[in-house]
Formats: sequence, C-alpha cells, structure tokens
Amino acid sequence: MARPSKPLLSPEIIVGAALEMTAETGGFTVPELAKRLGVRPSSLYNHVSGRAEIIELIRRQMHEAMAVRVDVNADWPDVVRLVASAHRASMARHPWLIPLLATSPADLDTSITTIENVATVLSKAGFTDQDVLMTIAMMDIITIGASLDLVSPQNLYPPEVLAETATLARITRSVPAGTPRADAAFEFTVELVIDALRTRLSRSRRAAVAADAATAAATGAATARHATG
Amino acid sequence: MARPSKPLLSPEIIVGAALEMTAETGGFTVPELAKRLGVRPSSLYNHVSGRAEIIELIRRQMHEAMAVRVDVNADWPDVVRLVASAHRASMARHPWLIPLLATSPADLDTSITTIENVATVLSKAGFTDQDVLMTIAMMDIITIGASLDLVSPQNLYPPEVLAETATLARITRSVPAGTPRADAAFEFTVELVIDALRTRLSRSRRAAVAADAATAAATGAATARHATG
DNA sequence: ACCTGAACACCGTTCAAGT
DNA sequence: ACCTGAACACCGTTCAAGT
Repeated sequence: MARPSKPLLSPEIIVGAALEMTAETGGFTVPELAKRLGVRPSSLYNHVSGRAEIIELIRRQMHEAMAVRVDVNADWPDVVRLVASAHRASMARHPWLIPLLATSPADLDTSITTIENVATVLSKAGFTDQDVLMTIAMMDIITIGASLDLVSPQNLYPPEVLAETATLARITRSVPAGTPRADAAFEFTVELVIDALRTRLSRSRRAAVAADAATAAATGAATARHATG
Repeated sequence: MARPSKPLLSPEIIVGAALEMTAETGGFTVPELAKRLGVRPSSLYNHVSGRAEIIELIRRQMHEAMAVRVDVNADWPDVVRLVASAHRASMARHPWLIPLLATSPADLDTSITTIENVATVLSKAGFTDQDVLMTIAMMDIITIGASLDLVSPQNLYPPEVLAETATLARITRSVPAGTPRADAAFEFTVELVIDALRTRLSRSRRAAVAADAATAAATGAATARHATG
C-alpha cells in the first residue's frame, strides 16, 4: 500500500476534487480533500506544495474559465454584455474566491485574450484610448460587485428593517419582487452603462469631426499642397 | 489571578482589538487576540460566544461606520457621489470582510437610514420607484466592486502579459498611469452612471408630461367640471 | 461574574520509512 | 517516484476549578 504502480493523484485530480468540494460546501480542507480522494493527507504533498498552491491552481482555472470567445467584428454593446455576463457567472460559481481573483493580477493565460479582444472592439468603435481603459476597468468593477451581489440573500432588506423606513418601504412594496433582484440590478447597470457609453461615443465623435474641420480650415492651403504625402 | 475585581474584557474591547489586528495583518486568530489583550484564549468565551460572534460584531460595526449623514435636500448626483465614495472607503478598510458584508442583510442599525435617505432624495428628484430601487442596487454593486478593486495590485496587467497583446499594450502605454488607476476607474464609473441617470430622468419626465397632456386632452371636459376636487 | 489550565478535535505541514 | 504513519505547531472551543 505504499507507492502504487500508477500514481493515485495529480495536481489536476486534486484541484478537481477541491473545486467539487467548494461547490458543495463553500470551502475545502486538506484532510477532507484527502478523504474524498481515498488517500492520506500527507500524500497530497507529493503533488502540490500545500493548500496555498491548490488555491492558486483553482484561481488559474477560474481565470481560464472566464475566457470568452469574442467576435471582434460584433457590435461593441453586444460584446460588453456578453463578457460582463460571462465573467459574473464564472465568479459567482466560487464566491469565496472572488476577493482572491479581484486582487490578483491577470494571468499569462487565456483570459487576457478576452480582454484584448474587448479592447480591440471598443477601439475600433471609436472610443479614445483613455475611455477603452476606463471601460474595461469599469466592467471589472461591475462584474465583481454583481457576482457578490448574486450570492447575497434574496431579501437584503428584511421586514423589521423596512418598518423603520418610509420611502424605502413604499418602494420595495410597489416594485414586483418577482424576478430575481440580483439579475435585474445587474441588467439595469449594464444597460445604463452601455447607454451612457453610447452618448459619450457620439459626443467624442462630433468633437473629433469639429476639430478636424477646424484643422482643415486653418491649414487648408498647406494641406492642399502635399495632399498625397 | 482568577476573577479580577474589575473585568479585563468586554465585547467592545475584544472587537476593538480584533479590528486593530485585521487592519495590521488582514485577519485575526483567537489565541493571538488573547495575547494582545494579555489574557488566556478561554477568557474570551466569557464575553463572546466564539470567533463567529466576533466577526459578526465587526460586521455590525462596519455597517454602522458606513452610515453617512445625507442632506435630504441636496442634489441627487451629489448624494450618489457622497454615499458611493463613503461606502467604498469603509469597505476597502477591511477587504477580507467585503464578501461577508455583501452577502449579509442590512442591519437594524444606522446604515439603513443612509439608504432610506438616498431613496428619499432620488424619489423627490422624480425617479420612478423601480428606478430608485435599481439605482440603490447598482450603487451597491459598484461600491462593492470598486472597494475590491481598490485593494488590488496597482499593476493588473504585468508587462509579460501585455507582451502578448496589441491593442491593450498600446492603450496602457498611451494612457498616463500617474493617477491611481482604481480611483480613476471608480470616478469614471460613478460619473458615467450619474450622466446616464440624468438623461433617464429627463426622458421619464418628458414621458410623464406627454402622458399628462394626453390624459388632459382626452378627459378635458370632464376635468374642467370638478377642477377643484 | 470572570480568569485560568487542562483537555479535545481539527487543521496544515514535515519527514523518515516503506516499496 | 509516490503513498504511509507518526509527529509538530497551531487553531477554535469546552469545562471544571478557582476566587
């Protein structure tokens, strides 16, 4: 029962079991993990350096799971919707890891491709570099916040609390609580933001056109001379 | 050295020390907490039921810290800005508790007053009940996401990662990285959202006016008869 | 009422011993 | 190379004993 002819474990097997366990119980411990794998706790240390590395591997895998195939020719609002939804769904699957994900740099892995594609789409649509960067950061903020919101209790404002309020009580009463609150809030936010970006885009386009016109008028004679350069 | 004439501990003292410790090290353990208080671990159990209750008390205190005095007569964009900033700052002070805060219902405490006041301001400004609720949820999403973003590394996209990209690399190069990235992203998001809410508000006002006009036209004769009712 | 010391179950990790 | 068993330091918690 020492060294088996075929290894019983591997980093992949360990991470897989750990992911299962976190999905079921919201966390994992090394001894429980070993039991689930039919092995002694110390055996795991032949394949991973410890609990920290298991978590790190899970984090990597989540980042990879967040890779979304983006059609670089699609409309930018569709891309924003798609990527935001996918990221939110991926993160909400492992809420206790969200702080970890949010506070760790992007990996050398597939998820960076998604972001690169989003940047390309936004850039092609005419957003300024600054706006592209800010929009991507904003999407991060919203998906992280919304994924935590997604795993929060359906009833954020219990009746006892509402009893002490006037406006809030009236409002929560008058709004149909039917559709999942978190989904509605996420959709509202994304659509609002897309709307705002749209007007921002058309404003900056108009400004660009005006600037071009002004430049053209001011340097008209000069440009005419070497128009083919 | 058994029972002192004056108690050495109290829930407040324990929570205070725990908060100090989390601020310094990002967490706390019961034995360390006891050591800091010059007491044996078991002593704490005379005042709190256990580690879980200490965390719960911290959570309550954070909720209370997030209470913001809102001027109910201020402009709604100012209120949104103020409350969002204050919440983000409070949460970022204890990042490891953010998931806990986000996933626990509002307390019977002071923080609900802040929300009630925000609701009142938005309502008075003319937003529909639905929009008020969605806006508050959206503010939650944004402040939670932004507070986690605030504690993430300054350099989310390390050079090795950017090497594999074209658009993203160009953009991050062309944008001055001077001002703290997280602050800029938060401000961008809040202002964008306020802008969008502003146009949404004026749209719904126009719609209301139009509806009123239509109603008035249709029921003109009838209304004229009991205009004083 | 409130602090102590001993005790327990559990955790993460190390390492010599086995094949 | 890879699993095991014993061991260690640490954690959260309980409880009888003391004043």
